Amino acid sequence: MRYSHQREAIKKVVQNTNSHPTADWVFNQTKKIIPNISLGTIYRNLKRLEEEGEMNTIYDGNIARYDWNTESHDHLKCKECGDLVDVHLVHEEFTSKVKRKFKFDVDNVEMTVIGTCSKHA
Amino acid sequence: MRYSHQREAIKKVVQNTNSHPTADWVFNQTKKIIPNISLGTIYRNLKRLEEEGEMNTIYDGNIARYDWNTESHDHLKCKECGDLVDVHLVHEEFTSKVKRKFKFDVDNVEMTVIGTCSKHA
DNA sequence: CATAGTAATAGGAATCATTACTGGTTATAG
DNA sequence: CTATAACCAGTAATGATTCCTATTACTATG
Repeated sequence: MRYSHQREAIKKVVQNTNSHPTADWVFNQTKKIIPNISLGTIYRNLKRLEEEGEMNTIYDGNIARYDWNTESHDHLKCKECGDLVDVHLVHEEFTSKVKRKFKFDVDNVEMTVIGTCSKHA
Repeated sequence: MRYSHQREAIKKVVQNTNSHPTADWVFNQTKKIIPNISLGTIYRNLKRLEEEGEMNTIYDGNIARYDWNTESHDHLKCKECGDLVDVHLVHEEFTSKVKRKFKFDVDNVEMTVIGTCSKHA
């Protein structure tokens, strides 16, 4: 893959936030660096960066969010504030259990726990 | 909520499949019963049926699927055939662990295990 | 350095899922 | 039976994402 100044900017934008930004948010932030960047470029490069293993896509309802944290992890989603927090819940043990029990070869586990965070209890 | 012949039909369609249909699939099936039903009616009633606790919405990538199985359960998704299979993996014990560890009040756990099913290994 | 070939981009149109609006229809309480 | 709020069909609008095309930038080589 050839270097591109746009892709570097997009990568930096995503990696410099702890939120899980949408394509639109990334677009607006990246525009501050490259004012005439286009939304198509954002989508194309986010997809490429995911393919390269530089980030993950997670789906929050029916919109895509991007996550620079590529280690296997899960999310807590507060229904009050909408916050999405990274946590580690699923373990190796669990994966092998699924494999045994259902004869299912596990690549990845997507887990989102929905509820109320301590700030909004 | 007032009775409606359309809503009854939609409910039956969803409850008579073990797949996890999209709104569009439900639309096409329901058209066989009520040929001039409109897509808006499908969406409106699927939402209402969910609010009534008659079914659940699950998100498969960025499209919604509807699931008549309202008991807490998880999904195995085969990346080869796209099949989504119901399984029970998350237990009470897990929920209370999350509550303790993160002070997070759990409503619901959405878990999808992505991999390869036994037919496509 | 000139140039040809390839890869990437901007900008906008197109698509897909979903929601909102409008004016007509229907279930049902009184 | 009638009034009326809830419902519907049809269609327009929206929001997220992808696709298309002309243009630009990088790279290797004669």
